[in-house]
Parts: sequence; C-alpha cells; structure tokens
Amino acid sequence: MRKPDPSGKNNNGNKLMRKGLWSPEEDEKLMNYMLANGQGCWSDVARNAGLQRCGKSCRLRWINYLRPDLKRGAFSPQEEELILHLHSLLGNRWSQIAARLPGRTDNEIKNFWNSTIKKRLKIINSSSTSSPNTSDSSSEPRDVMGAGLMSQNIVAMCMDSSSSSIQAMAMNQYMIHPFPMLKHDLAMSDASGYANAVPPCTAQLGLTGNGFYGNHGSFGGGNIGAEGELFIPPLESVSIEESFKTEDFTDRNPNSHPHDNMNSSINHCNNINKVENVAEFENHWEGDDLRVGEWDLEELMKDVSSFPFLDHYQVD
DNA sequence: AACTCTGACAACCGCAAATCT
DNA sequence: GAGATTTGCGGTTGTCAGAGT
Repeated sequence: MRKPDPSGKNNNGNKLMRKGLWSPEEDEKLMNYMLANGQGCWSDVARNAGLQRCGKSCRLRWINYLRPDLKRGAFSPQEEELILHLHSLLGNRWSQIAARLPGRTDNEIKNFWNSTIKKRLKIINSSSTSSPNTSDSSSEPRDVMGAGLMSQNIVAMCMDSSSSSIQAMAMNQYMIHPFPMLKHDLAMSDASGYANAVPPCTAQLGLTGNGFYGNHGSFGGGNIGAEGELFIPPLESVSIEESFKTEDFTDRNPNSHPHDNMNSSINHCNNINKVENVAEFENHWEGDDLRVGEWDLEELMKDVSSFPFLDHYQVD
C-alpha cells in the first residue's frame, strides 16, 4: 500500500493534492460529507469536504471503499462462478461485470481476476500444450466474445487444488462440459451434440428444470438461441438505496476499519445512484431472442432483473 | 529468527466519453 | 462548434501481510 504523504506537497514543493493511502480522518470527512450532501460534482466534494484530494481520488475512494452498500470479504462460490461466466461473455468489462454483482466493485473484481483467476489460466496454458483434448475446439461451445477460453479457465480451476469453489463441482462434469450452466442450455437447445450426452449438473449449481438460474431472466431455459448463442444475465434488481434501508452494514464490513463505527449512520444516506428498472429490457428478456453481439450494452446496464441464486442480496 | 516469495488489495495513471461553458 | 472540465473505465503499480524456506 502506498503510504499517505504527510507533506501534502508535490515534488515541486507546491501545495497540491494528497496522494497515497487515505487516512481515517480523510475517510471520515468524505463519508460525513457524502452522507450529509450526497454525491455532486466530485471536485466540489473534495473541496467542500475539506479534503486535499482531487475529485477523482474522492470518487474512487467512495466507490471502492466507503460506499455503504459494499459487500466486503471473499467472493462466494456463486460469485466466482458468475464472474467467470460474465467474463467469458463480456471480457474485461469490469464495470459491467460488477454491475451484475451486488456490492462488488469493478476494482475488486478486477483484482480478483488478475490475482486469482489469471494464475489458474497460466496453469492450464502450460498444461494444455501436453493435453490434446483441450485443443480440440470442435467440442467447445461456440466462442462468443472470448468464450473460447472459458473451458480452459474452468479446467484450470479444477486442476488447481486451491480452488475453493469450482472444485466443489464434479470435475468430470467440467471435463466433459466446461460450463454446466451452458451445457444445460445447449442441451435444451440441441445446439451441439455433446451437450445432449451429458446430464445437467444440478447438485452443486442449483440447476432447475428451467435453467441454471431459474426461469426466464436466467441463463438457462431458452436463453440460448437455436444456433447456440449465449445470453448474458440481466443486472440484479436490488437498488442500492433499498439496501441502505435494510442492511446492517456493520455485518458486511467484517474487516476492522477506522470508520466501522460510522456504519450506524449510513442508513441515512439517501443519495446513492440508484439502479432503476427498465421495463423495456424485460420485454426483450422475456420475448426476444437477444443474442450476444446484438445486445445493446447500454440497455443492459439499465436493466434490473435478478438472479435467483443471489437471492440473499435481495431486499424482501 | 531472518529472509524470500506470493497473494491480496488500495490507489494511481492515462485515456476516452460525456457534459458544461 | 470548440475548448475545458468532469466522470468513468481499464490497466498497472506499490505495499502490506502471511506463508514458505
């Protein structure tokens, strides 16, 4: 971590914006300001909150660390799985992946990917050269926006004894079909021969007859087109604002932190950007054959359907 | 006990798009 | 319409802490 620069000056000795780690006092200032005034122009926030930080830095600090709706701690197996899948579809669009993972930031996901999953990829990349099976692209699901790496990712995770989540799944499932949720989809749509040969993985992943994530609005159950196109899950539906009202943020910040004691006041925050429902996408989701490569990502970002397996994020 | 390695993560940087003047 | 400013994103770096040697 960068140490806070106590001088508050730049290399020329001029009084300039602070850099480096945020001190607890700075965090408190920013938090108090945000709770009292809400989000406005970030340079104004920095100025008015009495912080010698640039607006950009304040924004980053708020989004990645201070935001009350953040869910800290390790990624759950479901989240890992979801990240993998979303990355296979979206690539390094961390912000869009994060938009589908409640309480997670793009930075967090990016770090997780770069530190954990990339290493697993390395393993498979080094081992795949000696494994003829992994090079047989004909048995892969259709490569959609980089999804060709998908099976390698998963296989790598299965090979990695440190994998906490993927390993929980039956390894042979992955060896036959790297992504059970998609396999099921493919099987349902008869998109590829091998898909039909393998029963859907239901025990660990909560597959239902209607698809991996439930009925419509899920990965499964008709979200794969006749040609095997993959579909991206919709954005989750819980609004940050509602989360504030119902969540005990102290519980969600297990890490000891200087401003944990501010959590009790967080519920009053009413100025967080709210994810809004967009009925238009619902219509797409239920009716149209929306395909990867065709969807308007901007539209998707506005949508808020939910993942059944992420129910614990939802506000009743 | 001391040193090295590695994972995790906070934060910075540069760029591009959006918005404002 | 042009330039300035702000915002958002993805890539990268730097540091701490724990594990391993």
